[in-house]
Amino acid sequence: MNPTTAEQQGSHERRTGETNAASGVTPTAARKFTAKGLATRQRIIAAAAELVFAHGVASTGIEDVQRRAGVSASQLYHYFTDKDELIRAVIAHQTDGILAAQRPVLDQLDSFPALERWRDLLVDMQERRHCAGGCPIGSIAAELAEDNLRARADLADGFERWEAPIRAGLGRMRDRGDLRPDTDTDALALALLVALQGGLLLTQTRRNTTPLRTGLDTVLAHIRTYAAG
Amino acid sequence: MNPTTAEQQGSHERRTGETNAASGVTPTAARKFTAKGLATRQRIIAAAAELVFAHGVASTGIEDVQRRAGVSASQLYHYFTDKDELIRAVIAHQTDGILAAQRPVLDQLDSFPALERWRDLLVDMQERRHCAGGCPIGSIAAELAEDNLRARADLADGFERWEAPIRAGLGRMRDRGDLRPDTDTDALALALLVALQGGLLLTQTRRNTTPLRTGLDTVLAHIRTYAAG
DNA sequence: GAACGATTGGAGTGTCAACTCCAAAATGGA
DNA sequence: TCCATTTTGGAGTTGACACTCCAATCGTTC
Repeated sequence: MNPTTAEQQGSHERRTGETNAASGVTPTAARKFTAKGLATRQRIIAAAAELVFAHGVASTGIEDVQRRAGVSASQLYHYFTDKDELIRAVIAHQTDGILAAQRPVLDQLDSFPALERWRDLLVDMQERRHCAGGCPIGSIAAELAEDNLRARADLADGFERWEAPIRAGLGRMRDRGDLRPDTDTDALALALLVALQGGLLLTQTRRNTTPLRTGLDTVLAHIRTYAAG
Repeated sequence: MNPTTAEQQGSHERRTGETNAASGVTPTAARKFTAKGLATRQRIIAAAAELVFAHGVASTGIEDVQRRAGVSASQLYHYFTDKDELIRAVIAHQTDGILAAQRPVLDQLDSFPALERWRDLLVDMQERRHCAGGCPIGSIAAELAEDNLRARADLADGFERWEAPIRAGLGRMRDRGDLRPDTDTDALALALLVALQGGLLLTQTRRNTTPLRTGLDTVLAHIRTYAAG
């Protein structure tokens, strides 16, 4: 997992020399994979993502991923140099999934009703899965942020991709005059993401959506105090 | 780690039969340990706590703990039946540590200046450790909540022990008349803990205290809108 | 001071998981 | 059809790590 740094210590992963993946996770400009190959690659990522979501990174074995994806070891290592690269692909995949699951609401967060719909969507999602699982990237962040520099950067990017549309929506509300001109919409957007992450963690631990709902509602209520007029 | 359930699957831990630890983590009513023994036990817990804080549960090996605590394998297994029990002791230890580090402020959260002092304390703590480490129990929660029933219960308790004094402080503010009588102080207390957890996670990932500060400030600002008269 | 239990030392043991390797099959372009 | 390249199969290697075991001390009590 940590090719360059000597950060992780009690881990199982073997230390291969520097991964070539300075290029990034997605095979930039197609790295000689056929359509079939890319499909297999996607299947591996999806399987890994499910397992990581359910059990965390450390508890997800390569063999588990193989079984779930229906591929052999050589296939997996044909598409990913090591577990670390696979996990980074999972992070990107999960970020895409989060944004996709919240679209189109997420891109229209520029009214109070929309913000409430979004809150309901998030709470309902957790309700449906009985509070299991936490945040698909938040959980990974808590596990890897400290010991895996690359993963942390990817995760920070993921959070940013999540925060951006929230920020944009609140910004539009202010520009349009729904919020007072002096409203710090960037701070409010960040506060929403913070409440979301903390809410998901506590909701997962307590198996109860109250923390998520209360956290989001509190910030939403605060945003309403900036309503113009 | 998971003696009873078959939850964790890709793990390394061996499956011994049911742990006897229905008794709980702390040796209830002294389980025939001398003072010296208890000291050794504490040394093990402290060492494990540091390693878990720095690298997470899965990446913390029993041998690492041995080295750091300066004990042999037989000693460690003399005081803990397995890694799971050790980790549960770590959770309790970290919860105690959190409360101790925030006392006495935490027990006097019944005025706006006190709330601000608390916010500063939390932000300064993260600043001092350069945003490394996240929350001592929050990180563990994200890692174990899904796969370890016992740990999740302990962690929920830990969060509750944290939330209680916040709740109490805000309640006193309302009773005293600092906050309007209809203020839902329980919800606000929960929102503070949520903001704290989310803030710590994002602060850890971004290596920047802005999320923590912004999250807490937003909830504090909202609490101020309930100020009476 | 002897006996008993608590504490400690440290060399094992068995299992598991990340990763490797070689060669076979499929694929696709000419 | 032929050749190069990609894709796949699966057995094997290496090391790590949770946990065990037996015996040696230390400490306390009577």
